[in-house]
Amino acid sequence: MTPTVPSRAPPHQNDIPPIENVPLRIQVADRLRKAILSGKLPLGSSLVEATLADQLNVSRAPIREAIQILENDGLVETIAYKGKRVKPLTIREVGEAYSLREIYEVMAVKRILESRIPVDLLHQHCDQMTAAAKADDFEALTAADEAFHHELIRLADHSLLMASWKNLYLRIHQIMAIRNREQRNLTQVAKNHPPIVHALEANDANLAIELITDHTRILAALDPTSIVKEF
Amino acid sequence: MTPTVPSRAPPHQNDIPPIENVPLRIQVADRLRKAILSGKLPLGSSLVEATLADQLNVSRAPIREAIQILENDGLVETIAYKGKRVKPLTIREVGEAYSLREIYEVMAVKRILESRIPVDLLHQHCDQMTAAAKADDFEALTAADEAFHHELIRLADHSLLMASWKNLYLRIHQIMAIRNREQRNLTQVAKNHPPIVHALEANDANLAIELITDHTRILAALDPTSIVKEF
DNA sequence: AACTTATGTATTGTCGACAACCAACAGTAT
DNA sequence: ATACTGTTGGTTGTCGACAATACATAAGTT
Repeated sequence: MTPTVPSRAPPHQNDIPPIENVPLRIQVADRLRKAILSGKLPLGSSLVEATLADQLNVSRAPIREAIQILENDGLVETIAYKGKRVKPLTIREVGEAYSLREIYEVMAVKRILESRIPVDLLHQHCDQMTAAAKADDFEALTAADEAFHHELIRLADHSLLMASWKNLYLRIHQIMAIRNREQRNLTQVAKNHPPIVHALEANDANLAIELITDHTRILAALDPTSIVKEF
Repeated sequence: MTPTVPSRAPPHQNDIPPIENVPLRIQVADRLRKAILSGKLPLGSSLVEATLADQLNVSRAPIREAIQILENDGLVETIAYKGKRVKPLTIREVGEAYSLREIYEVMAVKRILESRIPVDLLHQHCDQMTAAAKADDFEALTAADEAFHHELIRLADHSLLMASWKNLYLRIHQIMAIRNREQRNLTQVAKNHPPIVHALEANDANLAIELITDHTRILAALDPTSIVKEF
């Protein structure tokens, strides 16, 4: 009876340990980030520590740390002794964000082609996009789009690239949330992705890079003026 | 009238109104960053808030915030309720850092060529490198090298790229400080740069990109094992 | 009226103390 | 000996109060 059960006795076997103890600053940061990305906190809104602390029923310390996290995300800026606010976007920054995204994704494509890793996982996201486009579901399409590109970067197997891309994508996300939705042709967006997957599978480097570049540039070319306001 | 002047004298008058108005967290962060980059705080060193607060004669709050800044710089990592330490480097991360640097610098070169902006400013850094190499001054060469690449990125006129490059270069700097100095041929490093400037001035895109790529890859190819230790 | 000087107000910056938490150790019963 | 169970030491997490700062505004002066 093999009493010698491997008995992998890790330091502690909590059968019911999944209750994670998330620090307040993380919870607050997540909440604020969501509020900013959803537009609930518009660009330029001022964030007052005391007010937020009162609203969220915590002290100012975790609020401060949460805001610092968002500052590192590039979503908030602080002016010493004056105030903190949701960082406004300039037209220039929008363009810059997309041009950086382009080189990240091109790098990912190159690495994927070199490593010859299979890219099957991308198909399902394409399918989801197609379905979302058919249903005219903007939210679902956006989510599937992000999942596709996230998976693309993940396949590149490069942790620093992933970290940089994630950080950048926060702004892209913000930009897309603000843009007038009518500007995007949902069907077109969905149709853009499968050729990329096919080029990867065919190991056609030139085509894959060209497609991913075009894809990014099309998004960048959308009218950015709707994003910028006066501050 | 109202001789009832509140009398409330100003809370306090500093007869020595110093000009420095820098928040403590910034001073602390700068100091710690310097200590880490110089190797005074080796990889894996644990950072205890209370200890640092005691040593630097400030409370834990600014220490915490400073450490958070360094965490965003990627120099420190926190393990909840356990401790904070200088983030160790893996061989893999070293390679990743250089490969990212490559695409940043290639992007900068491309933008400079497209904008046809003059690159005269790069010459002086080349001269400084040559002089430093001749004098066998490692510190000066490193500084001039950083100044050269910083200027290159600046000429690309892309604020997000600059921010990303700066953040990445912190790690590069760390890596270079740790590497055995004998591994670098000072004269060779100095000689690598002028051709890049010439290619830019000649508007030779292919050559410029090839040179900057090679330059980065040579650095990346140095033996990384000297960096990694056990943790 | 124009200019300078106080002073009030809103906000961030810093502090010291206490609570929560984890890891390792010691002690006890089996 | 082995497994379980306090307990303790060290570290981060959170809190409420006070100090410092900048800006706007009112008061006073010429």
